[in-house]
Amino acid sequence: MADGRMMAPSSGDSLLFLTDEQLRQGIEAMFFAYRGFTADPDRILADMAYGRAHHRAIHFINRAPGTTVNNLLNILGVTKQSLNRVLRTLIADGLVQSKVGRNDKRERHLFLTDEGRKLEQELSDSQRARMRLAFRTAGPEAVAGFRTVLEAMMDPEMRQSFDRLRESAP
Amino acid sequence: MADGRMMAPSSGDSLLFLTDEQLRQGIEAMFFAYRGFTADPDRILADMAYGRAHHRAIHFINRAPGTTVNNLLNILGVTKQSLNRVLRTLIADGLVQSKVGRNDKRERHLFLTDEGRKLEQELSDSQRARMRLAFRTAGPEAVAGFRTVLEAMMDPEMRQSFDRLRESAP
DNA sequence: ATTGGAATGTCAACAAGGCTGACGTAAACT
DNA sequence: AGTTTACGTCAGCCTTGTTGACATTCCAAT
Repeated sequence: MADGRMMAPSSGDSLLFLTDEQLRQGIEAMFFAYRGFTADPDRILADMAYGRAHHRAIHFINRAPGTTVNNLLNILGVTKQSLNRVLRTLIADGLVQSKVGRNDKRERHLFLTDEGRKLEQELSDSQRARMRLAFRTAGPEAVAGFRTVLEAMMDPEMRQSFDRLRESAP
Repeated sequence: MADGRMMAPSSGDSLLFLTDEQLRQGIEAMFFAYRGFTADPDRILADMAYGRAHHRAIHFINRAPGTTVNNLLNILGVTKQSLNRVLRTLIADGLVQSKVGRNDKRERHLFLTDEGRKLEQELSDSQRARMRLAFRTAGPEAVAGFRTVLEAMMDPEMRQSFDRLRESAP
């Protein structure tokens, strides 16, 4: 992914995209777009007693069923106390199931229940709808660029998590 | 901006970038990248008694000096009580100056003090550094695509704010 | 000139969701 | 047997969002 990338063509007007002003616009675009990105699931969750943290947990449990608590912790980048509070309510409400590990009984493997999958669908449908519209509007080349820049913006450990998830479900 | 956009070339393998899996990867990329995006300023602010909300206020006051509280409210998308708490500490700490409007004395116009500008510099330097590296790594075409997709992902009102800011400082 | 509404500020109370620190239990490793 | 690992939990704190109520100041329209 990081190999075949071309450098800027370095002619006269080149590197214009690295102007402070251009960078600032990138920063602001990121800020405003992220608001849109989370707006639809937020609206759905506002009605229930859930928030963005529940959404994230549900998303990644769905994405990697059977993941352990520790693994989820690393992906989400929060403390176990923070995650535990969220998981406790999700398990109590029957959206997530926690199974003791077979090989290592200290581990808990997390799965969505049918009801949990239902909510996940609802949330990701709305988020994908916006993403789909944005992607369609922008076109395939823009989408490729979007992905390239976002990957370059991640911290290395996050990029590892990202890549690992991508490998697990191609 | 939204006029001359081409549709996907609609040949055989086309629209592959609109797969649910592709969209999900876009969603996750957005999640991980945003963490990186905020990581550096967060580290700086953690030492002081400030948080992300202070950063946002400082950023947009610097970007549009003399802006009114109401205007800032719309850009940030929070309640006046929430913003006011942040502004109060910034004003008390001498980073922001609030001037009563000349024409309309109900309005307060917000400016950064020298000290405020200093912090703004520090914060945006670190954030721009990451953005610059990402942009340089990805190349100009990717950056253009990045911007295009982000704009398409914003809510219409946010895009208005975004465009208005862009016009004010080209 | 008085009144209505807009812009702003402030107080209070509350919730989500981060954090740290401390402690406990069970399982696994050495 | 002792240590480490994985997980859960309790308690307390912070930031940052929310709503509701109320005061002030000023513009504008009747």
